Amino acid sequence: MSDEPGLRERKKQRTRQALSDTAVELFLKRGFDQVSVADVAAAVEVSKPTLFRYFPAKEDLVLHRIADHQGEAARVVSGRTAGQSPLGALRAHFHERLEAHDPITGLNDNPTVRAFNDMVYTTPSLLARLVRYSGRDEELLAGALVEASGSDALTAGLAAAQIITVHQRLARENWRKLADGRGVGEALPEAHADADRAYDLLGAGLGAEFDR
Amino acid sequence: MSDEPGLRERKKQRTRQALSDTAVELFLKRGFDQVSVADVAAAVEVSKPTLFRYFPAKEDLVLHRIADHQGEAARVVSGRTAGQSPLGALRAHFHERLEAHDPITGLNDNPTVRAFNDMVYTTPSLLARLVRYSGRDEELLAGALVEASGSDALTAGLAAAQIITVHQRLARENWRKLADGRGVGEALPEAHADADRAYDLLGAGLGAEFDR
DNA sequence: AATCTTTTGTTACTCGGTTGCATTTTCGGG
DNA sequence: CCCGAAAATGCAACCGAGTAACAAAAGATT
Repeated sequence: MSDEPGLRERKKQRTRQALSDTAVELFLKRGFDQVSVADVAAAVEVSKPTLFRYFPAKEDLVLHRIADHQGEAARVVSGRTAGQSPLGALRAHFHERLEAHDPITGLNDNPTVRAFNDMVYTTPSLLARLVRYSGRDEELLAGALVEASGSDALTAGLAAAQIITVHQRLARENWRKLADGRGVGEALPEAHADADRAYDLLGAGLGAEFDR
Repeated sequence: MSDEPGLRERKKQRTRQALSDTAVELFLKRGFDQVSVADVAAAVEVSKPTLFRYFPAKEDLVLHRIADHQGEAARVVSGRTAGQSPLGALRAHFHERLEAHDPITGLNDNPTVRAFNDMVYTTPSLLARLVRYSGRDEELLAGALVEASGSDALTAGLAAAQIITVHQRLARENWRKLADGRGVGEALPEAHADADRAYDLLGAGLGAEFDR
């Protein structure tokens, strides 16, 4: 039973891709707020309602790529190797993503990726929408943490919130390094150090610094 | 030099107040999304552009009250009594707010306050806007923490992010307790315990639970 | 009272997003 | 191969948030 996608499904995928690609291209060229959804629809030769049947909001034309990463933290925890702690697995994974120059770490100097990150981090409506995605991410991670360590829901929830928050700060920090004109060669070691600092803090708490 | 506000200024304050009050009243009665800004403007007998001269967005008709609390965490740290740690001051302050049934803690069973919180926590656009306010709060707290403990910007930024995040979770948790039908009498002790748990975790880190 | 400045109302517009309905396109079975 | 159901699209009109331009009104100043 080969389940070929079928013509209809293939066309849909192509339209979806065309919409997202064209949109991002236009947004990067002229700015997110300077391009209307009608412009995007016209460029793809599709009607406005059709565009919204594919993407529920203008922001999603940009963010669905990031949204695809959803649940990554939870998966890392669930899929960690035996004997590894949840926090250890997350730390290791973050270093890996950094080393791979994964765009979501903010550390990638491909011009297009950089422009993309600039756009996301400087456009309020995109940032706002991004937060909603993180909310889901947080829930999933909380679930994985309960599973992994048997802690109560509140503790796991608090931990998940802190971890996701820290990831966001780190990514933003990395983006800022590049935005300030530093090169990846210079920024990467700093980013690793920052990540270690952040995870040390997560693990050992704020007490040593802020409770004496 | 008595600097009386002057008629103009007084009128402006009154209009602003009327807009906010009327808006909240209508929103609570019929739902945030079921009331248009035109409705609010009409009810106050003011034109739509005038409304937007007072509040930059519909959401701010609701949130400006919360926004007025902005920088509270930073102030608590800056204004802590001698010999008190930043974290200790914040913890104590949170318990105080809880005891005072401050609406921002989520724990208040006045029907209007409850309806207000229900609205804020269940309306995505309000939630999104709230996040932006917290962002500012976070920056301010980070600044205060640098001042207070001489830590570097990254550490202070991470700490501030974690603290603000935890406050949000606690408030949301408290709101949920009430939303689930529990009374304040029952929920308050739990809320204190939750807060202690959260601050213990903040101080001592996630290591003990998630790094073994 | 005359004037200057700030605030307001009116009208009209842009843009994101939705709705209803007719039309086209794909799929599936005979 | 054809025909009908189901899905996807287009069209046109609409709603609500927010803004721009400009004229009218009201408070402040001398």
